[in-house]
Amino acid sequence: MENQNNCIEVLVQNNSVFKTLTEDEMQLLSENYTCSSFKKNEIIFKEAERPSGLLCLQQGKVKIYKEGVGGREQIVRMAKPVSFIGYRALFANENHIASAEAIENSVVCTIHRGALEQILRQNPDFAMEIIRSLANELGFANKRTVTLTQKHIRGRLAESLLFLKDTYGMEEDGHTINIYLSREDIAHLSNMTTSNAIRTLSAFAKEEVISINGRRISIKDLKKLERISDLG
Amino acid sequence: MENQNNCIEVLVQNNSVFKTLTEDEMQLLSENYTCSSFKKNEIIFKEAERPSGLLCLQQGKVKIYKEGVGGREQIVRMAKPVSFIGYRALFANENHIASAEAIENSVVCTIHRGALEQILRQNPDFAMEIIRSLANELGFANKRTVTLTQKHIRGRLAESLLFLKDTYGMEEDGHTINIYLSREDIAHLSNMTTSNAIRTLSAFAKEEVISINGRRISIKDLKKLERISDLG
DNA sequence: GCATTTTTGTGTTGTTCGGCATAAGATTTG
DNA sequence: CAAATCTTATGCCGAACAACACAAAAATGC
Repeated sequence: MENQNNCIEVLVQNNSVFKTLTEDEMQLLSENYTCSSFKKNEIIFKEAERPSGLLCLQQGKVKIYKEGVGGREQIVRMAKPVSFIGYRALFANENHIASAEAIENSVVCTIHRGALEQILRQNPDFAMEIIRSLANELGFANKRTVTLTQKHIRGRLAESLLFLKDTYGMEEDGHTINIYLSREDIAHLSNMTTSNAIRTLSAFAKEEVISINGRRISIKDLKKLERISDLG
Repeated sequence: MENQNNCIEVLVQNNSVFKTLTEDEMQLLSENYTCSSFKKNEIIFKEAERPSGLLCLQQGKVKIYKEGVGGREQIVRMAKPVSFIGYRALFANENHIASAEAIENSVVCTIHRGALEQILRQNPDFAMEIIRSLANELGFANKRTVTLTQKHIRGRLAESLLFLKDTYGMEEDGHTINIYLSREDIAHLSNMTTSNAIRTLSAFAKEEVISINGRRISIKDLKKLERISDLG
């Protein structure tokens, strides 16, 4: 993790949340933020830590995960730029209940508490955006709870692959999912053991639903993958 | 479901969220709400419906659940008075992704969309309360995802009993959980089959961790119940 | 107050999936 | 570039739990 200077432009340009800000608020923001970069596999924050401010992922990819029974990891969210991370704890006035780790080299911008609160209080549009964002994430979490508990392994894995596709999109070739995860991370995302993630990915490849090239996963038969996911 | 007149006083007195409102806002609120009562087992709203306004549970107990694979039910939240229900969908500008059913005869107050938005925009304290509430619920949902997927049956059931105790409290005797659920609902809360809920409750009773009298469940050994929950 | 339906309770069987072992391949490090 | 470590891969076994069947008890409806 090392500091950088300027990323506020990126922040304002790319993320609709900040579109609602006035000139003055932008000025306030630009005087109250810090940018840091994290290498692949570096921890951005850990469970039980106090949130330092509003974190905004500018570049890179980040996994948000919780440690459960016996330290077993469950990924609860995957973040892409430009989006907030760790903001739940901040707004709930709690310590973090999950950890964040960079999947790729990433740039994170921290908006300091005081400035954030001031903007939040004087700009209702911005507050509404935060509300909408939390409400969306809560919907996602509830859907996830049901599918992770009820679907079988094949269904869970298929859903995870579709989720990764929707979150990070495809590469230029139009069918390779634009994120490279270890089998272990895929397992932690899908609530299964690494062995079973490997096994089931191989099965999907044999059935020509996907093709595998190391950590590159390409979707060969989207309809079939969706059917496996829906079936459970 | 039948209409009633006056419950705005209850709403304002008991719920800290509305403490932030000014006289004018109170006035606006009192001109823009409807109260309805629901009998036990009546549906308050269903998955895929459009939210009618901000619902506030005034009296009674309500379960919020999703239907998953093959119609299998998973309870995602239990609501007690005074608290909001169905507000996630409203704020996300989506249709409901869960259904709500009265566990007991209940009174629900609907605050109409327009008035809500107006108050939300002019009162930052109120907006902050909504943000905090959503952030809290999201934290709960994430914790739940991990425990429901990782804990074993005994751990899940123990956790559910502790959760019900924390949510609804005890009766005057100091050890009976103040909600009476069917074994089926307990199962749907704990992600297990009804058979296994019955079996495991019996086991807990035999071990003197709880005692059972029909749907009345009393906690006889809290420490032990917590240990079972923590162990997984 | 009797019949019907729902809820609770218990045993049996079968499937899914985790745990573990082992090994080959890939990547990192000194 | 060799050693060590991490990741991927595959097979086997056993435990956890769902599915099913059936019976008794309780609640509900006419």
